[in-house]
Amino acid sequence: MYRIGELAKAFEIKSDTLRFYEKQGLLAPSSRSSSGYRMYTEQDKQTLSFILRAKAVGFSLADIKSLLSIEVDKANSVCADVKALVNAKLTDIEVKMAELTRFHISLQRLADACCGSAKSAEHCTVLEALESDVDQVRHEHHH
Amino acid sequence: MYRIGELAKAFEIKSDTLRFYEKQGLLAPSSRSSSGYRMYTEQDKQTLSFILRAKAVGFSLADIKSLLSIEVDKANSVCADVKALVNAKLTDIEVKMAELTRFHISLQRLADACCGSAKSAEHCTVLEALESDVDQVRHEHHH
DNA sequence: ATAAACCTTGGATATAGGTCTAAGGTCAAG
DNA sequence: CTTGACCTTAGACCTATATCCAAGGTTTAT
Repeated sequence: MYRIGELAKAFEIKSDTLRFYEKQGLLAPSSRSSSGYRMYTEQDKQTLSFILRAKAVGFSLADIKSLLSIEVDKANSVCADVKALVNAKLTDIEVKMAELTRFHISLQRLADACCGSAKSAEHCTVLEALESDVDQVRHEHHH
Repeated sequence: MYRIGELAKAFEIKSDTLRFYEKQGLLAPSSRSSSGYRMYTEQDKQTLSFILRAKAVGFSLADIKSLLSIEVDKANSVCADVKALVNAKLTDIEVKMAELTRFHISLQRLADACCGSAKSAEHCTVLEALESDVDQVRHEHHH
């Protein structure tokens, strides 16, 4: 069992953030101590880990809540519903990854065009990388 | 040359957003009409495309500004500086992609464990997927 | 030549996601 | 048995990223 400050420290967030997540319906401590302190279990800790990882990959707290609600409602959920929700999130992730890949290619092209030495950056600009990218997009559209 | 509303419509954003980006130092129109209208060039349009793509992959406006500043300062920049900045952003992207991949694997495991039929979701919960994930992480740490 | 649809500026409002403050209760160490 | 680190609540405040509004000037279509 962890007190709020311990759990916060373990994940390098503020206690306030945990209280905020609780108010948002994302993560409530499994119990309270006799003096009213929030007491978090190992499972709560895992849920928090999930929340933070999901946030890190760009999901909103609302998205995360909907994923976690599977857990809360599991007796009332049916597999098909769960699967549909999860598959939707998987598609979101795939879209994000495709965008990241495209952006990575653009920046990589910029880095490659760049001399890397102490000469002027006259010919290594974001705009030049973008221009080639636009060309590439046009090219793709042609077939 | 595009007027603000034309450019906004082309990217499905509001004119307000373009004025906002200008105030933030991200994108100023290349010129103004005699009556003071913002006039955007093809290059401005490309810069906007860059801004929106960068935003879509999770960069903040501040991050994007630092990338664009390469362009503005290019006469005063040296390739090495540009390359270092771009490489830092490339690393950011690689980290994001690794996180997305890991998250995708977790959710995929959940979807796979899920029957997909109209039975109770008793055994397809985010937490169960997480538990296996934690095990996997522990496993990785062991070698 | 006038309405619709633009544009201008400056400032108010909104939403997400926290972060901090005030006023006070609890707990472990010296 | 007090000091300092923790905890409680309610609510104010903050940053990022827009979006909207007011009051007025300009352009385009009819």
